[in-house]
Amino acid sequence: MIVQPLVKGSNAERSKHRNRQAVLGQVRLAGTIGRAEIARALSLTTQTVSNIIAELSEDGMLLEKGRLSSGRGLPAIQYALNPEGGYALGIEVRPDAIFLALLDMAGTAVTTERVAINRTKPDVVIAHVKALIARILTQVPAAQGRMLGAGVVMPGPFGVTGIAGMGSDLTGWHEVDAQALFEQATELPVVLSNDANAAAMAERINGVAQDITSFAYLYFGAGLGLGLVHGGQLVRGAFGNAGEIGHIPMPDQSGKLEDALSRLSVQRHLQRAGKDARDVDALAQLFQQSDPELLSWLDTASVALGHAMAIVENIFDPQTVVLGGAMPDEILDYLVEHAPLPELSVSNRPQAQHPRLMRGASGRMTATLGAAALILNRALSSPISHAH
Amino acid sequence: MIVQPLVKGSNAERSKHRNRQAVLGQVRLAGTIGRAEIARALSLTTQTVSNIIAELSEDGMLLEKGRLSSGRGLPAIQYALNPEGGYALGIEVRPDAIFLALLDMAGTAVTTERVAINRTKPDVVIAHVKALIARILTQVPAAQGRMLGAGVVMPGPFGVTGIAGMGSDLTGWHEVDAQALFEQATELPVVLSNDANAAAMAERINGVAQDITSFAYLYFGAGLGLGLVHGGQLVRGAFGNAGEIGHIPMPDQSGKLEDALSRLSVQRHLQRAGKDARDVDALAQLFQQSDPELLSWLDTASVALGHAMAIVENIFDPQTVVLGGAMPDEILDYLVEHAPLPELSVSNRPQAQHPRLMRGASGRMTATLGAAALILNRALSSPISHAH
DNA sequence: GGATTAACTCAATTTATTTGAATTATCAAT
DNA sequence: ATTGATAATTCAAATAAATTGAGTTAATCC
Repeated sequence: MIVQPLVKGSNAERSKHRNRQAVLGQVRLAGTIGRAEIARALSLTTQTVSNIIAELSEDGMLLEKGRLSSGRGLPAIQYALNPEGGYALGIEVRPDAIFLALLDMAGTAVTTERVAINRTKPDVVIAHVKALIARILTQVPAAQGRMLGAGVVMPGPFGVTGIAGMGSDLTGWHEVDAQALFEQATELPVVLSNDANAAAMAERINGVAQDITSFAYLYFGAGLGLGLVHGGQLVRGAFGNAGEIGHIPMPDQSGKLEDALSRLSVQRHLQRAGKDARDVDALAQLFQQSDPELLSWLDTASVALGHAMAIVENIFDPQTVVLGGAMPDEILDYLVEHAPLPELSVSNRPQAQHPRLMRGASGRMTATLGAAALILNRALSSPISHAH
Repeated sequence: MIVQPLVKGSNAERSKHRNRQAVLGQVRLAGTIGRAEIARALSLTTQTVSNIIAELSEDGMLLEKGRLSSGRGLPAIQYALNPEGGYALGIEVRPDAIFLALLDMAGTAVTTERVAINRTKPDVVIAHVKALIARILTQVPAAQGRMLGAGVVMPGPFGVTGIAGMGSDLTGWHEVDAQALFEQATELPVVLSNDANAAAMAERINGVAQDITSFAYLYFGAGLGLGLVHGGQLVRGAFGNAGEIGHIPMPDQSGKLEDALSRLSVQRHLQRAGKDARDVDALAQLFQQSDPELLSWLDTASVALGHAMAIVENIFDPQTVVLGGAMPDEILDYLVEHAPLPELSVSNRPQAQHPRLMRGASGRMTATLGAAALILNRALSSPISHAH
């Protein structure tokens, strides 16, 4: 058997692919930028960048944005990503529904679709997905032939683990190769991920973490998830199940973190008082009414969030922690403001560039959009490798 | 200002460097291996590998090990790393002493040095280091001109953080650029790191984690450290302070993790009973005598270790967790055996390839050897980048 | 003993980058 | 207004390092 290497070798073709990616990524990072500046940033010659830019423009990935004079010398022709140069599909499969979103190259949601389901068997899901994709492509014909790939979000954990059968798994999907299934159905390259990782990527592509390369994302799903981004790439763990922070015990013996800090937790808490808060809007309303039950939940949730911060900051030393997911903005804001940030933390630095905790994207579609963001990220950057 | 990219561009020269590294890494991974097999593993042609191997042999990095016939066809000439092809220096600076170790390419410690110090001011330390290096080079003249670099381990955290001034910082080093200082003194490329990260790398280069690409290392230093390896590379965090797991609160309100699980903790515990256990040997002796105080400490330490496992496993989903550091083997073994592994964990998988918790290297020099391992790792692999 | 298989080498080719000279457009100084 | 300095860009030639294809060598299989 071949001993699997950690890295593959390189040749001219692979170098070129990498350089194209790097140029695209640099254009995105800068917004608009000229060739010479790209060349300097990437340690390439202007000639090389010129060739690549010519190709990318030819392919419709870039737009000319006129010349920009900055000091002496010939003003540089500015380039920007063409939003319509490529599209990424996001697919989120939940126990009761399927969500789809189509992002353009700029990270803008061009269209979204959803369908309720009552059975999650693979063939049923795949049939729905196929139909929804067809609908999207008739709505956005420009995307035809310009699809970069599909990101798929499903309830984790993946594979057989100690937390299997905890209710988060999708029935019928245990024995199948989900990635292969979706690749066949979509005829696109597929990236599979959990909701927290996807949401984290969304923040990097189009949210508050666009200029942040190392951060953690605390995600309100059914439970509590954690997405880790390091050097601009997701840290997925050996088996793709990194970030199951919800199962960590609380410091006051009251159970695990997600017993106090999750959608399920707030729902249970409100239910005990006879109140129902199934969806985001209902929660937002209760918050607006300063509902005492909700406020009492927020108290314990804040404490739990503080504990989560202590863990995440000290283990990961991120530039910031982003809080988001299936919660109303107001509640996320409240938590961001009221969570007791641990003093004893490597992140408690006097002159920090970013706040230690900030609110990210929220709402029902967060993970779906994030799924598509996984694809955009892949198209615009490759994992670190700065052999100096 | 230039917008800093995450990746640099590639060209023929950088590709070649990368391929040389990849070939060396593959030889190390396999032990002995032929060119064709390397080519298959790295997705290169045999011709390319042939050229690289010729150069590496010329440079004295590889040794021919005869032909190995495996089935039909011309038997492949086997190659292995030449242990004397390159040397890595490990430097550990502690408040009371400086340790140096010289590793050859195979990861074997060729020689070690130590000196006690009573002042930690940079110029004092640097002078000692220079003298020790000179001594090492006269002992191992073969290393002259074949030094790959120096890994330096110092007490963290680096920069100004919320846990500064907790006693772990080295006095006099707050305002200096340690890396530049060591690079100047050693005239070698320098990698700076904390003890836990270095120890983790040592396990990958020459320990129990040689075939493991994603793992966590729990390190007994003064406190409790955590080294994270993902995809064969260290996860250092945004500011290089990832892995300060010791500061995380315990689930039973009894303080932080390292209050129960660290060298300081066991020393304090024994001191209260009037016993002194300054060094590893003393602890080993107490353990052999089944000292009741030590056993009672082990009880609480085991619980703390179980908690640490819950955190690390659920956040990182590693292939395994390695326990090591400045403790006697026997005590590490005891802890590995007695720590209550959390059932509720993504790592609690029925058919795991590796045990969830295993003992790594121990003893006084662990971090010093690890410091050198950082350099070897850098010489033998570059960060992941599998553009498919 | 001949066919088959696989590793390896040599020489020619290909890919993509770099290099160097020439061109163009702007700013700054006279 | 003219001139010189500066910087972006392009064209053509050179270069680095990979791949390709044909040929050689040495093992196993039948």
